[in-house]
Amino acid sequence: MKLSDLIEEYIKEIIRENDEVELKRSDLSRMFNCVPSQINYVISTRFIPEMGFYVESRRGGGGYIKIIKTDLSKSEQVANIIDKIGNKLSQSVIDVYLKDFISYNVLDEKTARLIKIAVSDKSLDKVAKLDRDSVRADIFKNLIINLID
Amino acid sequence: MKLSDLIEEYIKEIIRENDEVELKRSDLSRMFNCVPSQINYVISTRFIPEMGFYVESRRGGGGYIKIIKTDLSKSEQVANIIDKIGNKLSQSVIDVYLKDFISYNVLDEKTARLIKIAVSDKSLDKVAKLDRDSVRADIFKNLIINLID
DNA sequence: TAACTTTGACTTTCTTTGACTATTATACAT
DNA sequence: ATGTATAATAGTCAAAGAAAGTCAAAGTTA
Repeated sequence: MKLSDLIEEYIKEIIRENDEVELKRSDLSRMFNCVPSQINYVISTRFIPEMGFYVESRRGGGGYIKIIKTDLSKSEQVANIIDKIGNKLSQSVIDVYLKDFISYNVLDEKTARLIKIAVSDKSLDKVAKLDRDSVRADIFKNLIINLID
Repeated sequence: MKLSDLIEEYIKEIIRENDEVELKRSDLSRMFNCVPSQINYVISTRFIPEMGFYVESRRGGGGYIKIIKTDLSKSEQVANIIDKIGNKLSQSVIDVYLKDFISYNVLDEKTARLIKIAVSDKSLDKVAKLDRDSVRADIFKNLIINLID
């Protein structure tokens, strides 16, 4: 078994019990006897939003990496949509999604509005036009994953 | 937990009850077993004027540091912040804002979490690093203008 | 060979520490 | 009362420390 798989297993085991882990990258790398950046590798290949994980971290003294697992049953409702979402999304396509989500009670209107604002052209004004749809998709995915509570 | 976080918590706890604290820097540093200037660090990174904290102090015998939470209405707070936010915002400064919004009931936790996600480096991965803080600021401003009533 | 893993040098971010500076109050001498 | 020294505070700033992130080269495996 590959090291990365072991590390993945280990983290998932903890998440299975708590829905959330706060890790110290350095502890983990010591524990598994690997370079610290291997932890980043594992996280970036296995704990991605498409799989229902949200990751946040902080550097500096007392830094950490936090991985949060969103509820699977509900996230499966959106899973196929997320799945079909490519890596680009226009405003109008997002509107369609949002309407759908509302009508299936996956999210409420206020939240939909928040998402709409967050990914609007107005918010993304400074992002080069060519990149906008992919930034939009990233924000959208991360948000959707986390909404499902 | 980081020392700075503990100190922040301690101070905020008192303010929550009184809207105002008068501290002795030297007492605090003794209490938390740190150098005095750490107190300045905490204050300057966590009790920022944009959030409605007003800090005043005095040196010399009987010196003190007084932190006052001005009681602004939601809309005043928002206006205040929008006004003072430059056109760039780091993740960590946003964290400070959000924490305070929550503790003063300007936002609920869920909304704050979503905002945090929307402006996280994860979501903005595709935005050139140099531009991230300004895109972040745009999204953040748009969201709070539109979400707070 | 193409995709995936492992490694390590280098970067960035945030925190802690300490040496030095500035201000204020108080006691003391005139 | 007036000025002066001293002690008691707080402020500043830069260096050191403590994490985590990035990226590309080297190694493995299907």
